[in-house]
Amino acid sequence: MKRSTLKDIAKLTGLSISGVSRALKDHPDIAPETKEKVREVANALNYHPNPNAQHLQSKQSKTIAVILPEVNTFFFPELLQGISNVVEQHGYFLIFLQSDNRFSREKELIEYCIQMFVDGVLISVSAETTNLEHLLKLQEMGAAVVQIDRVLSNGTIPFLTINDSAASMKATAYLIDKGHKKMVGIFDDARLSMTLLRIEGFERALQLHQIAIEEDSILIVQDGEDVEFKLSKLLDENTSITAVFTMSDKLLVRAYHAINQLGLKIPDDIALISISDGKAPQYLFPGITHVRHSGEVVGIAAATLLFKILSGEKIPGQLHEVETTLVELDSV
Amino acid sequence: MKRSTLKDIAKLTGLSISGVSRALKDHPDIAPETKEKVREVANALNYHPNPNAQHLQSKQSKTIAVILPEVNTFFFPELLQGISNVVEQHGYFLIFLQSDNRFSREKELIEYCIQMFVDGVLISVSAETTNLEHLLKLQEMGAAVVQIDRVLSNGTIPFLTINDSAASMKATAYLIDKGHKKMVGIFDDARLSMTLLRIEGFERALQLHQIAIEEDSILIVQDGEDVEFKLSKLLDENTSITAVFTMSDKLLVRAYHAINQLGLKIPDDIALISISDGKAPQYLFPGITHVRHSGEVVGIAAATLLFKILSGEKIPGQLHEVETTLVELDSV
DNA sequence: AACCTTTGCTCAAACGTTTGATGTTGAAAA
DNA sequence: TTTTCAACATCAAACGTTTGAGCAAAGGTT
Repeated sequence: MKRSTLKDIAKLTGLSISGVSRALKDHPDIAPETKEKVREVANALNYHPNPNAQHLQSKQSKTIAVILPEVNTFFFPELLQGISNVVEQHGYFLIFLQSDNRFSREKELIEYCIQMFVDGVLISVSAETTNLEHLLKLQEMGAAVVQIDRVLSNGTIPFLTINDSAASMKATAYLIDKGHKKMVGIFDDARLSMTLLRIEGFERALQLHQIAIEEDSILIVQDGEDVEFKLSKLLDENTSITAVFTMSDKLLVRAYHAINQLGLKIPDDIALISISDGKAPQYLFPGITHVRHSGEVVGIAAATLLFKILSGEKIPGQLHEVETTLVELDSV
Repeated sequence: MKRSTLKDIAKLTGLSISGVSRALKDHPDIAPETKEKVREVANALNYHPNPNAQHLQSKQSKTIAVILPEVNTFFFPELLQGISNVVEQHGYFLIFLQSDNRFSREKELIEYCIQMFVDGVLISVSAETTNLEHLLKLQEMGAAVVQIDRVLSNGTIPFLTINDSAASMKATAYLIDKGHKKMVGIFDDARLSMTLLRIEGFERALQLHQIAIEEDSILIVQDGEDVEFKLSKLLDENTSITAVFTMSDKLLVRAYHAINQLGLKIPDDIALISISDGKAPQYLFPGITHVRHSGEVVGIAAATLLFKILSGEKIPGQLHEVETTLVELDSV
């Protein structure tokens, strides 16, 4: 089946191409009956306007790109879902790109976006990214840019995350509140500002409640394997520890494993709490109490912010925060 | 920064627009030094061809769409990852759409794809979808279409899944092999052919080993909550059951919960096995033995199949299968 | 010297749409 | 009867690129 164009409709209706165009756009210059006829023919021909031609005219692509380090993680699928909804709601297209956590790839993708004339980009930077020049270039080319979740600040690109430090504090304070005196916090890749903020929140909660921060209060791990090894060792040696805090889902499941492996019971022998998107905590048994960091909410907020920028609103290149909530399940 | 066009380069170099176009495309008609100069100027102006203009010419969009019921599930993120890689490798764009498991939305999205001139569509149909006319229309418009994971057959649209019945059999046979005589299989939404096939595999394994299929051998549930309720009841009443098989990750985590809730120990009191993408089994403790259904592998295979179609290869509208492997962890 | 080839480029049309300017009616107002 | 003005429609240019056809000049062959 060949695709029909305005020309085809024009031929069949005896109108001119521009007449048809206006009729389909409900332009007041066109007589109602004419419009009706045009619409009928258009329908019969299964007409769809060619978006390339339209965008060529209007100089925009009606496209938003999302760049994530990987989708195969706890938080990102939800994030993508939230973004996708808002974007479709605005009648835009979503193109989805993965940087595989590599800076070089991230730069390529940005070039790609520039070529594609994307109107906006939502990006969670790779772990390797340390400067934002590529994003600035994108901005200069007229695209709206918003950073999400993992962010770097340079004062000109708005970014949106949860209040990491507050989330961390909330979780830690809850443990203390429940009577725990000696606990360990497990943290991820220290290259990310997210990690530093979450460590800060953890420490601040301890200080606030006059609990000494010892050498083994904070465990920084490189990859998942590390958690099991280091935590097992720590819990074995230091039996006074009664609670574990993990900064992410990835670490949570590892800690869960380690604890079970040692034959410890949650929450009787040891309490476990995490910052989480809320999925893993439900899967595990017992349900893990967590500070909920909803990917969907962040996605919606980020996309909404982006469309504000697109509509011409001036948005400062600063932090825009999303709320977190404590979800009490059965692990503390 | 304004975006530069061929015209701008033409003005600066004194060449004609077509000359510039050919120079940038390394056309033999253009003198080497001229090409060099054009490239320099293009670089200086930060020139990128306008893809809308290009696609308007070439009548294609270099775009593949993926339509999934939801991404927020175990299998789909991995699937998306696999697809995304192949698509980018071919220099195509990926647009990502969600049907929210609604047939009406799915039809809208297909219309959308038609409008967008997408070259190909990878789709996992919604639970509500019972006919494929919308996909046929898409095919007629010249797009390549491949179904993934959840599929419906009509003989003209190729589809790609694991061999569901074989996977189910593999898991069940493993249980039997390990000495289990009385087991229950838990299955999902019976509207999907996937479910029927997996039930069939389960039953076939039992028959093959002369194990009677009783009324309570098969548990069909509507949603997650159901699993916990029904399974608890069943295990409570029927203590001769020594193993549970679940057809998906979603059911697996529910069953895991129910079993733990009852105070039963895996694998000592009861064995648990599942068809799974391999993530949840690692999170849980002990690790759950499963038949691995890799989203990434399926994604790669599906996208590869799609590009074969795009390159003109004739692909029958039938099943194309992907291998599954049994991963032995500690739950049986 | 007349002819052919090659080299290196330009012209112009085409892709499908949008839109400001312009043209043609017919009917109402002067 | 002439003017005026809606109402409805057409014309033509423009968006940025690609591409077949055409053309001038330089060099090579008889």
